[in-house]
Amino acid sequence: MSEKTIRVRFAPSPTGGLHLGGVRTALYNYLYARKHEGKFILRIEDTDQTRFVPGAEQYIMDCLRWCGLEPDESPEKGGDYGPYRQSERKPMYRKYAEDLVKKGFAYYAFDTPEELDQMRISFKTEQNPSPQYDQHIRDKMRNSLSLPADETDALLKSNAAHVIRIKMPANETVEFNDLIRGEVSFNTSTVDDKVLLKADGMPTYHLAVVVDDYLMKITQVFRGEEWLPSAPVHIMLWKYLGLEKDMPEWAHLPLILKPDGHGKLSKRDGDRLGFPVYAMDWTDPKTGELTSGFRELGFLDEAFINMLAMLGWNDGTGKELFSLDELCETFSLSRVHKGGAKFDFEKAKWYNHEWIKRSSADDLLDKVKSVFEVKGVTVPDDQLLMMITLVKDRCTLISDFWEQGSFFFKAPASWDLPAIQSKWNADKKVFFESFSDSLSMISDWSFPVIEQEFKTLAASKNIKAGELQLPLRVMLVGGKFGPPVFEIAEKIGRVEMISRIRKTLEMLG
RNA sequence: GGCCCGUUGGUCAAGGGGUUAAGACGCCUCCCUUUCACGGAGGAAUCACGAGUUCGAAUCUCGUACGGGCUACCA
Repeated sequence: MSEKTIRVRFAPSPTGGLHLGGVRTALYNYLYARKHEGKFILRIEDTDQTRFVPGAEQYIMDCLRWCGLEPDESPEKGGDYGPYRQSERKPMYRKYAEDLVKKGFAYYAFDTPEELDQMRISFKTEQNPSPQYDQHIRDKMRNSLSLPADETDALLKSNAAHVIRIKMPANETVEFNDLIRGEVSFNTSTVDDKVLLKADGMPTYHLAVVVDDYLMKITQVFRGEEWLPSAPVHIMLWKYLGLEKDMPEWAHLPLILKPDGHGKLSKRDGDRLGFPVYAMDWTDPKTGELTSGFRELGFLDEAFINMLAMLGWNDGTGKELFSLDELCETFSLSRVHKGGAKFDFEKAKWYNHEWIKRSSADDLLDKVKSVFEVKGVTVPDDQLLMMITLVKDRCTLISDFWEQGSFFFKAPASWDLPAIQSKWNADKKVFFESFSDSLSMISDWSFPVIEQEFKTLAASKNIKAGELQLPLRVMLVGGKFGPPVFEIAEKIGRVEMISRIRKTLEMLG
C-alpha cells in the first residue's frame, strides 16, 4: 500500500449549496493528497435523480476553486478514470450487482414502496420502532430468496420493477481500522439488506462508492462520521466482489455541530443564528431563495480554509494561523479529533480579522475595490491602497472596509451628532468657524501642519485641544471611529475638510 | 428501541500516570490612544459521574450518565 500512489476523492451530491462540513471534507482530502504527493479527485455523486439540482455541480467546482482546492481529476478537467459523474457511469454498476446476485451475496427484491411502508408499520413494535429489511424479515417479503425460482424468473422476464439488495450474513463480525478512530467493529446481524441497485437502474450510494472507489483506485476514503454505520455494508461489498485487497483505508471525520444545542450544523441554523453555512452565496434555482455564503459576507479564502482546518485538527503546538501551503505540510490524520466540534462564528471572524491584518494592502486591493464598486464608488488604486493600509487593522470582514474607509472618498451619509452635542457650546462653535477659515491659509497641506494650526488656535481660544478632537473627528468621519484624525484631514483634502466642517456646523445650529 | 461513535472552561482545544491542567475565541479590568481599533498587562470559569488499578489518575480498566450519528429504492 505504501507503494501505491495516494488517490483520494471528494464526492459531493449536487443537491444545493456547499456546506461548511463539505468544504472541510474536501479540504482534508486535499491536504492529505498534497502531503503524500497524491491525487485529489472530484467525483459528483448524482445517482438520485429526484434530488438533482441544476447549477449545484458548477457551484461546487466554483467553491473548490475559490478555496484553492483544485482537483487533479474532475468532471470538468477529466482524467484517466472518468467519467467523474456517477450518472454518466450508470452502465457500469449493474454488472457488479448482478455478479453479486450470481454469487449468492445479493438478491432481487420486488417489493413496492407501499409494501415496504406496510412492512415498517406491521413489524413495528415498542422494542423495534424502525424495523429493517434484514435477515429476520426478508423471508416475509417478495424477493428472489423467498419466491420460488420460476416465479422470480417470470417476474424478471416480465420486466417487473425490482431492486437488488445485499444479503447481509448472519452473525459475522466486520472489523476495520479507522484511520481516525482506530478499531471499529460491527455484527452483521444488526445491519440491514441495503438496496444496491434501484428500480431505475441507478446504483445507490452504497454500490456506487465501492465500485467507483475501486475503479478510480482510491486509496483512502475521508468522509463524515454519519457514514460510519454503513461502513460494514461497504466493507462486505468489497469482500463479496472479491476486491478486498484493493479496499481503501477508511477515515470518518468528526461532525461540525450546531453552536447552540446539539446536532449537525445545518443551513437552517445559519439562517436562525445569523451566520453563513455555505461557502459562497447560493440561489436555489426553483425558489429563487438566496442563501448567503462566507465569501460574499467578506471572508478571505485563506481565513475560511484556515478556520475550517482547525475545526477538528491542530498541530499540537498552539499555532492557529496557517496558510494552505503550511497546512499541506503540517496536516496529519493522527491529530484529527474524534469528537465533533461546535461551530463558533465569533472564532471564524477572528480568523478573518487576523488574515486581513496579515495581508498586505496589495493583496486586499481587488477585494476591497469590488466592495466599493458594488457601492458605486470608484477610487484610484493608490488612494485605495492608502486607505487599506490605514484601516485594515480595524476590519474584521472585507465588507467592513466600506464603513471604515469610505469617508476618505465621500462625505458621510450621516453624522453622529449626539456625540458632539453632549459637550457642545458656543465657544467651540466659534473655534470651528475660525478653524475652517484658517484652513484655507495653510500653504503646506500635511497633517503635522494641520495639527499644529489646530492646537495653536485652540490655545489662543483657551480651549483644550483634546476636547475639540472628537467633534472634529465626527465632522470628518461621521462617527467615533477611524485612524488618527489629522491624517484623515490630510487625506481628504482642504476643500472637502472645510465643506464637512461647515456642513456639520450648520446641522448643529 | 437497536447498532455505532464520542465526552478537558460558554466555545475551539494542549496534555496520554506526579503539571500552579498550555494556548486561542468570547467576556471583564487596566495600560497605550483625548475616537474606534491594533498592541500590552491582568481576571473569572474546567478534567461528566461512580467504582477499580496505583504510593499517586484528567491521563489506565470497568460501569453509569449524557451527547451525537445511523436506522430510505437520500447522499
